[in-house]
Amino acid sequence: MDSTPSALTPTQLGAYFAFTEVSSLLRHAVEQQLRDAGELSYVQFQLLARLGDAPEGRRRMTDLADGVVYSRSGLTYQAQLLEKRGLVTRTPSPDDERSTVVALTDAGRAVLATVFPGHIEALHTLLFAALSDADVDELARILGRAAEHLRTTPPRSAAPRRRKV
Amino acid sequence: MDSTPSALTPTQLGAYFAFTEVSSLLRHAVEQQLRDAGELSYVQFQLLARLGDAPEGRRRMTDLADGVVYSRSGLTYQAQLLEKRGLVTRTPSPDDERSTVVALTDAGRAVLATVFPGHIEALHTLLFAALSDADVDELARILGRAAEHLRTTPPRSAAPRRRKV
DNA sequence: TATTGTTATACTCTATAACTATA
DNA sequence: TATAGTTATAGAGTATAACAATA
Repeated sequence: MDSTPSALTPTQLGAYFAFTEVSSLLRHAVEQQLRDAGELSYVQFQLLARLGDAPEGRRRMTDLADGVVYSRSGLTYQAQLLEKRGLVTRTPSPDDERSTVVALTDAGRAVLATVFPGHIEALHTLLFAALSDADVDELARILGRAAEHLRTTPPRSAAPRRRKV
Repeated sequence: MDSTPSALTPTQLGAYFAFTEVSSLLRHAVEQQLRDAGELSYVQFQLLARLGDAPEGRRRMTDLADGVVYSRSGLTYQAQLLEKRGLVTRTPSPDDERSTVVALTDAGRAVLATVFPGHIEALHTLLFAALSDADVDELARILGRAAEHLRTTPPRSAAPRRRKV
C-alpha cells in the first residue's frame, strides 16, 4: 500500500538520472543523424516511420499523431512540410469525409531507406554496443512494462488541477 | 568482432521503441508538472537542479551547460530568463574574469522546493509504480552503463562530416 | 452536438555567426 | 591564439483558439 512516498530511493534516483541522460544524448545524436542523412526532424522521421509500418503506407491524421505529437495543429504543420517535400500525400477519406488520409509516397519510402541504415548504426554504436544481449532483453522487458503503464494509466492528460477553474 | 550489423534484432527494436515511448510520455508529463507547479521549462528545471546540487549553489556557465544545453547562446538565453525572475544571479568570476558564475538565490531554492514534491510524485506514479525494486535495480545498472558509454564514446560532437568545408 | 482537421497567431526555444574581453 | 560568454538574428517547432465541414 505504498502510496507515493515523498522521496526517491538512491537507486530510483540513479535510474532516473541515467534514463534522462541516455534519453537526451541519444536523441540529440539521432536528430543529428536524421538531419544530416535525410533533412528530417525527429518528429518527421517518426511520422514517416509510422506510415512505413502501416498497411499500404497510409493512416488517418488522428491515428498518425498518437505518441508523436501532442496537438492537432502540430501534426497538420508537420504533415504540410512532408507534403511540400513530396514525401506524403494528403487526401480526404472516402469513408469519413472529415478525415484526411496521409499516405507515404515512393519518395517518402526512398528517404526512409536512405536514413534507416545510419539510424540503425547510430543505435548500435551509441546504445547497444555497451549492452549485452541479456541487458537488452531486460531493458525491453522493463521499459515495455513502463511504456504500457504510461500508455494506460493517464489516458493522455491527467490534469490533476486546472488554473482558474 | 560484430561490426555494427545493418539491422536490429526484434528485442533491440522492442527495447528502442519502448525507450522512446517512455521517454516521450514521461518527458511530456514532467514538463507539464513543472510548468504547472513552478512555471519552469524542463531545461530551466535542470539548470536549477544542477545548481542545487553544486557546492554553495554556484557553477560556471560552461560547467552548468553540460548535458542540458547544446549551444552556449542557448544557455545564456535560459540563464537570462532565470536571472530576470530572480532565481539565479550571474556575476563575473574573480578567478578567471572571462567566466560567469551562476548562483542559485533563495527564491531559486524556493521554486525548486515547490516543484520537487510533484516532480517526485509524477515519477512515482508514472514510472516506478509499474516497476519492482529489482526492475529499478536492473534499469539503473543497464542505463548507467549506457549513459557512461554515451558520455565517453563520442566526446560530444562526432561530426563525421561537415557541410561545405 | 461531437469529431476531424485547418488556419491564424503568438510564443518559446535553439543554433549560427559575429563580437568582446580575458588568459 | 584559445577560451568564456554575450548579442543579434533567423528559423523551427508548438500550442491555443477560432473556424469549417462532416457524422
